[in-house]
Amino acid sequence: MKTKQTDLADSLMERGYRMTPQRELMLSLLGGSDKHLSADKLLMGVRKVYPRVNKSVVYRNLELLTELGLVSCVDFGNGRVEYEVHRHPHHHHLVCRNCRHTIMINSDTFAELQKQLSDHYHFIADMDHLALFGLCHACQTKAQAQQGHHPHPL
Amino acid sequence: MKTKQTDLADSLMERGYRMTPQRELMLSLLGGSDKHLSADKLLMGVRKVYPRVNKSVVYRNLELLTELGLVSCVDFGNGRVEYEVHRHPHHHHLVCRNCRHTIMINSDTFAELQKQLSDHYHFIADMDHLALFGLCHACQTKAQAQQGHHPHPL
DNA sequence: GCCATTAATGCAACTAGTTGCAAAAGCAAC
DNA sequence: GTTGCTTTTGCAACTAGTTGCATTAATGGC
Ligand SMILES: [Mn+2]
Ligand SMILES: [Mn+2]
Ligand SMILES: [Zn+2]
Ligand SMILES: [Zn+2]
Repeated sequence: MKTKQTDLADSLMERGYRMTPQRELMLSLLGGSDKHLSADKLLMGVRKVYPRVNKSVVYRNLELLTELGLVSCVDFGNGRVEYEVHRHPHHHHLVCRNCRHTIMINSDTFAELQKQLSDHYHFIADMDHLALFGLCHACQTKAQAQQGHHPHPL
Repeated sequence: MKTKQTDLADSLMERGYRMTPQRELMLSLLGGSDKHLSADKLLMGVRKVYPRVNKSVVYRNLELLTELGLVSCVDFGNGRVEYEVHRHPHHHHLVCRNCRHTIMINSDTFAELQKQLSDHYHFIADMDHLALFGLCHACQTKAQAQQGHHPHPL
């Protein structure tokens, strides 16, 4: 089921927000992309149609759309936050801190943790779109092979 | 067991790094604090002793100490990253996105997830010091009470 | 203690993101 | 379509954090 533009406009209006050309275009660009988009890339895309749009508008609208659950963001540690439309089912990303390789995973893996946090701490964790850092399989192997070279491994 | 200053110096030297007065003071300030410290607070602390120290030094040393596993950082979404010395056992933080209340939790809660990621994806996730966002118990109750006011809840 | 090597520092210029405010524009009522 | 109210925008100034580069200083060998 595809979310139509008018649904999104309604979703904003119902909450007292307005559908502006800038917002409509941002949602369209995000919805039409199969990759994450940075605020800067999005701004460049928006400016192809409306050249005078300011970056503060892009940032403020991304914040709003994220609050409303229409968009989700993630920080891969590359110096800029990345955004995408919030589709179902949710997914997360595993990021290798050594080679930067990423693995996309289904959010089901987090269900048990979510339950534990709810049971033990009465806390409902947002597990919509996380980035977890660590070592991928290839880099674990590399690290093991290198162990002999370090006189005092941690 | 308390980590002594000389141990930290050794830990740097073994890897080809040098123990400088700036680093020594940063580690001492971090080690002497029972709270998280921002880069800015740390810079102010360092400047009480060495007034000409530049912020780039603080940021670069925090990056190095984090890479070496001596310090860990966390982003609570307050516009500045917070740092603390890396003590055992590890802990994480649950942050309410509504009231900003935080709960500190033991990292054991994450052991099962870690195993699943390792088994299914051969990925060793760094679960040293995470911040998870969500809704605390009080804010869940508040949100439920408000449901009647929203004609179209999400 | 002195020298050579190389890591670390201070500085200035930069990028990503935020904020206050006046002007513009969306929406509802008429 | 006009009016009025409120949200949103564009802009400029700001904060947090990063980077390149010339200078300084920590370390090891003598
Ligand atoms: Mn994603
Ligand atoms: Mn902590
Ligand atoms: Zn890797
Ligand atoms: Zn709360």
